[in-house]
Amino acid sequence: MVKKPENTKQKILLLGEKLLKEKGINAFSYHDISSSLGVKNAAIHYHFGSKEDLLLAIIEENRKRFEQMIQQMGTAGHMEVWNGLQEFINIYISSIENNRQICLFGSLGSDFFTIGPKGQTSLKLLSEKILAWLSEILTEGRKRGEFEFKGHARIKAMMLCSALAGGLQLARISEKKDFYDLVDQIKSDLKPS
Amino acid sequence: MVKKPENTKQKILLLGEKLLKEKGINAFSYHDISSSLGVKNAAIHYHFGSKEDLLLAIIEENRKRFEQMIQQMGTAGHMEVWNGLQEFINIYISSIENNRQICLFGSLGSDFFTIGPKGQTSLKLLSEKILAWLSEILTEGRKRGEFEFKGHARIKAMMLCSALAGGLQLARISEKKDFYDLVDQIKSDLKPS
DNA sequence: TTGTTTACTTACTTATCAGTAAGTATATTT
DNA sequence: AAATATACTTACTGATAAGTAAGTAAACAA
Repeated sequence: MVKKPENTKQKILLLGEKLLKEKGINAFSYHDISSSLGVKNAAIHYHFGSKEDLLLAIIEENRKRFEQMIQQMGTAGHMEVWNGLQEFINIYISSIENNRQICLFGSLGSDFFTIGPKGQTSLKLLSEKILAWLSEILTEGRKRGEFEFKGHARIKAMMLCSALAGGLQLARISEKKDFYDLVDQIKSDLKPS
Repeated sequence: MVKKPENTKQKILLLGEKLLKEKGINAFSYHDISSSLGVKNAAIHYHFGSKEDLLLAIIEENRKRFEQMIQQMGTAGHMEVWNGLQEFINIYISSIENNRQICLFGSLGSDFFTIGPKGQTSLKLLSEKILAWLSEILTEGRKRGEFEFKGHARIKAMMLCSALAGGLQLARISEKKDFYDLVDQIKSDLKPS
């Protein structure tokens, strides 16, 4: 047999993430992955012992990607806050452009009570990281007069995440264009009057 | 055997709705319903031929409930717009208080590509009705100077729905209280400055 | 009173699910 | 060259999924 120089583990992980964001953790099967990659079910079990392990790896992958993104942007103190916000929004834009995927929180928030405690905990840790980072740039932006909003930055950050997560879902039901209008509205609401 | 004066069909429908909003359409089974109601799986199939039929009935039930609500409130022209908005928000408050349920759009938006075209269409029709109604009271409220917001009312309506839907999901990951803060933020953002 | 409809149950089917144990070819280490 | 580790496959298991056909008891209509 021919040697496989391909990284099957990474392919499984990325396809799992794609299926998670398209159909949800309970609606895709090992067969969906294995048939698409041309491997057998047992190959997935070899790399990820259980479906929960695969889920944990997907969450971890998203965490890494986020940490990498904010590291490249530097601290809020010396960042163009509008650029920082746009980079964050671009994650959601990529999602909708990539087969109308929804975000990790939207998918796993919906299925939250069907995943194990490990997944719930690591999801919560990631959400705290994201909300903390968003709060920082919102605070910095308001201080500089580039953002305008009422109330606590953390709650406004939650509002952004909620609107973007829900927006991806609603845009599936209505139409793609609605999501772009929503993004414009979100940004418009943040602009100083 | 004793006669059953109970309305099994309605019980199945309501429990199906509850499970849909707690675990999602793909994560609950006929067994979850039948065992909980003390009937057999076939009883569900008797009332609802397939899972898709049950889903359609759940969506229809939500549509009826919404139509009844807006009918009781009367037209936007002679309504207290803040009361109207609060009534709408109360649907979401009830959801989170009722076992941390998410809303219909959040649940079925996530699972949109796993349901049939009939479900997708009837969900779309319902979303259009809700957005149209919300747009109306937003427009009326802004005209009266009771609401203040930028841009088109329909987009602001989408923003409200998205934030509320996403908020219920995010509050599962973080904590219940966050949803109440989010609701206050939403209302605060609508108040004239 | 007989026939029909309603609301189920019993018993089953077929499909699919995640998961596992044992085997195998290849690559790497000693 | 031999031993071991890696990356799988083959072949299977037990559980559970939605769905169905045939039977039954009670209520209702003719």
